Amino acid sequence: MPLFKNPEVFLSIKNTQYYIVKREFYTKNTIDVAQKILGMYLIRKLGNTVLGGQVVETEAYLPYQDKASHGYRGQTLRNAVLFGEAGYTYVHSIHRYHCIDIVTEGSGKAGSVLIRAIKPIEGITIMKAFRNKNNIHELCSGPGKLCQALNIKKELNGTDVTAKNSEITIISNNNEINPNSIGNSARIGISQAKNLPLRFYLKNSLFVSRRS
DNA sequence: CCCCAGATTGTCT
DNA sequence: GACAATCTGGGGA
Repeated sequence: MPLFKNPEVFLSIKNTQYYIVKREFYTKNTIDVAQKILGMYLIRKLGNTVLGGQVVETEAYLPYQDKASHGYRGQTLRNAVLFGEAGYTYVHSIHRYHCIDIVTEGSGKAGSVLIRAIKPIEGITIMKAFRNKNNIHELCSGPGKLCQALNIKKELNGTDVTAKNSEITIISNNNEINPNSIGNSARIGISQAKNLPLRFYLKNSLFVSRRS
């Protein structure tokens, strides 16, 4: 049975076990957000259909001192949303793909959490079509892959994930992940600050971008 | 304008 | 594990 049969169920805050995560959650320490968002659900509304899955892998990009952060050299046209309020998407392109972050901390600090992988749950058939792949483990096991599976492009940069009518939201059922089941490593694919242990993932998940 | 690096992925060895 | 494909934003001239 689908977890999210009717979009309005989880988009209505008051009467469901799943609720849209509030802005307050994101307006905090980026490393905490990167860990606590694990186990929550990234939801993409596409007309009447719903795509989404459980967040199983993230990376923290820190304010001020993080040379790997896109905000490190200051605000530009591309990264402007990073310098705004928390709880908005930062969608950017890299090579042929896109990546999606959620802005954290306070305005002007440019903290964010990169969503690196989700476990596909809803709209799997459609995600397979967007990805042109049939193997469920190849759908969302990487930042570029999941954006392709969810049809997330730069037009969705700056989306408020805390607003119920947004095309991208994050919902939770309040089940906290046991800290013991969270793995930690250096971030992947960067050339600066490559030793900082700012990648977080669910140890037992088969849907992360890399299994070690 | 031109140049180039980059938070990637798919394919091949 | 290595590497090509591919493209956009930003910095320098």
